[in-house]
Amino acid sequence: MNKNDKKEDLNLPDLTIANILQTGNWMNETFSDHLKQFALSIQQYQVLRSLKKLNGQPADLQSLQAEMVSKNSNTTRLVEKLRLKGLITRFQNEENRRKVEIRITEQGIELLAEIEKIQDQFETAVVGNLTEKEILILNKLLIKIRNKN
Amino acid sequence: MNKNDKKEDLNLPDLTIANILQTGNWMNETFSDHLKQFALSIQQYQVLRSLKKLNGQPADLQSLQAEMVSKNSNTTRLVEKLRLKGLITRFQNEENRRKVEIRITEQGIELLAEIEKIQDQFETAVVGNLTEKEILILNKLLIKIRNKN
DNA sequence: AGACAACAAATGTATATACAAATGTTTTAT
DNA sequence: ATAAAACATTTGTATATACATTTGTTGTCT
Repeated sequence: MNKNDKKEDLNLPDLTIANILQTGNWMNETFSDHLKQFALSIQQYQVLRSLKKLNGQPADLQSLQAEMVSKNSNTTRLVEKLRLKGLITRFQNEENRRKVEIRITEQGIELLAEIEKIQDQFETAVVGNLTEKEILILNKLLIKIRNKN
Repeated sequence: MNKNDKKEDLNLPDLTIANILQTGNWMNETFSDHLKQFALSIQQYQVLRSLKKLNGQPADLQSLQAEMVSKNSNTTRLVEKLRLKGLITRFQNEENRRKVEIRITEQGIELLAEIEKIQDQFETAVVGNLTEKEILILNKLLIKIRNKN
């Protein structure tokens, strides 16, 4: 017998919320585990990728924060940790000294490249049991939920 | 111009993982905010619901942990917080004194009832922009991802 | 019975996160 | 020019979480 057969679990929106929470959390754990071999957290990885996309242009803390999965974290301390690892640089912006200029280093770019090498096999392991069509639908629905709210 | 037009974002599995992460996280924040008026965290809410479903039967820490969204949290301390709020009771199991018997109190049941009263409107606000059919598909796909892995 | 493994929960500790308040800087208004 | 407001980041603090270790209890083997 499946536990979903119980009456109170048949409320569809309720189930959906729980389902998104569970799958989201499961994905978090799975992806964190995957990044652990590189000693990176998800947030740190996200910051590195954002910086790489800028192609040498600097980012400030606000723009980084906006791109992270969880927007409430303490970006100052996170960036400082990346700096200590030598993956980014951090200077005060001389035009507006309230701001800070953050750039990825060569070492950071190399780390990302190394991660990308085994990223494909991780990704297909995670969503490889869905067809291309299912993946498209899933993405559409997930975006639809967030955007309308 | 949409940022997804960039070439590196068109990797479909990659997008899906990011999408699940983001939507899961967004749901977490949204639901946490919703529960904040009742001074409950998601995990605490989940524990209360699990206990209520047992209809007076006790749960031990292990079974509670298995039902929580994040399975790695420290259930001992979480349960103690619920106990201090008077929402649950906690006794040593006399048959097996390694185990602990956790039950929801009347006060806990009342709090859940109060939450349920406004739960429907929250849920339709969150997933109300999806059709019934879309909700079914979404649930199926989310489950499929987790189960295969 | 006594020693040892297995079990369930609790504790210690280091790290992460949320939230509020403080700091340093620039802009605006008078 | 000065004071006040707005801005960007930093710091403080309380709480949460992950992970490893410890404690107390039960089961097993000799």
